[in-house]
Amino acid sequence: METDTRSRILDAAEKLLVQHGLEATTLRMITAAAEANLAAVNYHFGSKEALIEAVFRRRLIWLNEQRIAALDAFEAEARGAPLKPRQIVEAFFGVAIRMAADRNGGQTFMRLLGRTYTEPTDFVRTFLAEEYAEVIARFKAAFFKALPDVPQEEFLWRFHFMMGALSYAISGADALR
Amino acid sequence: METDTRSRILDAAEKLLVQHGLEATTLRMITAAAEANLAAVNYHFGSKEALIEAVFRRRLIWLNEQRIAALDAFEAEARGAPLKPRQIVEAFFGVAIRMAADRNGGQTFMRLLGRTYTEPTDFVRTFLAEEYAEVIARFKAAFFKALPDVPQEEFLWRFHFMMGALSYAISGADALR
DNA sequence: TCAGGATTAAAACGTTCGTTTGAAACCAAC
DNA sequence: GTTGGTTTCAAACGAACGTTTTAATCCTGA
Repeated sequence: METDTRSRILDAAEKLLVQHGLEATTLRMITAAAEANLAAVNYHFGSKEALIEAVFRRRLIWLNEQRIAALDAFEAEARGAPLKPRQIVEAFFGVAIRMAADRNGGQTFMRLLGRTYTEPTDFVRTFLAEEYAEVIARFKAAFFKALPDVPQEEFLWRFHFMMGALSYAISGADALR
Repeated sequence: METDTRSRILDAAEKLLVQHGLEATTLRMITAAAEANLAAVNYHFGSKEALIEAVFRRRLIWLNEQRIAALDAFEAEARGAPLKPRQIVEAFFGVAIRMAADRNGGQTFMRLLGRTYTEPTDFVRTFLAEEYAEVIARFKAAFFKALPDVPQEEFLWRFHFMMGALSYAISGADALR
């Protein structure tokens, strides 16, 4: 590896977190895998929690920007008319699925994201809620515009089921091997 | 609580494990919730791992017996003819869904089971594999008989997706609240 | 009644965790 | 070539973990 310590730690943490979970992954495992000193985590990130946040933030921000960009593109094309539900689903999940196919870290990250969805540490839960807030608001509005007869609660459920299916499609792919 | 210490520990562990996960749940949390002494876990179960196994075993054995019984009933009714896929699915998931509706611990356990499916500790993974072996063999055979044209690998995938959907339907129910 | 196994209780054990410390090593700028 | 800020390193910190130990307490059967 020619990359700097900070990036090596992020990459190693990403891999180990999806393998062992948030609590079971120790800083000693991470720094050993990253060929860095134990103290490097606290030097570069401040704490273990801050490191985990950085691991998520690094790719999640980009992912959600892409989702909103995809939605923007569809809405610009529609010129104020409601989108087809199929387009909204594509904007949200298409980007994620394409990221999950990326063998260069994106795949690992999507598995981590899927896993975390069922395994919510307190601070990660609140952190993800913040990070998703804008995306959920945008897609909820788009859905409500496209399907005005579907109650909000029903929408949440459908959304949740799709997230679950996506999670399992991705993170379960290697659970089968 | 009038129940004995052993049962109180099992109940408390079940609740806390689904809340915090396998690694993050400490014996001190469990014994405090069960109003028992810390040493009681090692006295009654031997170790933390053995306690977790006991939590799973208590309900999982019954669950899988019910599934096989349901399959037996359908097969007896069919008199050697292949079952309808719908019946096989009903035998496997119907029992689980009914257990998930049971407000008396079954619901908690099914959430724990769903969560563990994505969060496999080494020893739980091997333990669940043993416990599921017979059930999977029976249902695989029934499916192959009912749908002889579907390849085995394809069957595993379909099974996996259904498990994922079930998991999320159950363990995600309170993630929405 | 009381002896003896079953259970509970308090305290300590060794280990491992995340974090902190202080000195060494590095490295660009003057 | 020396300075000063950045990064690495080895070592140690206190806290919390699962587990063990030893004594106290409970409870049943003779």
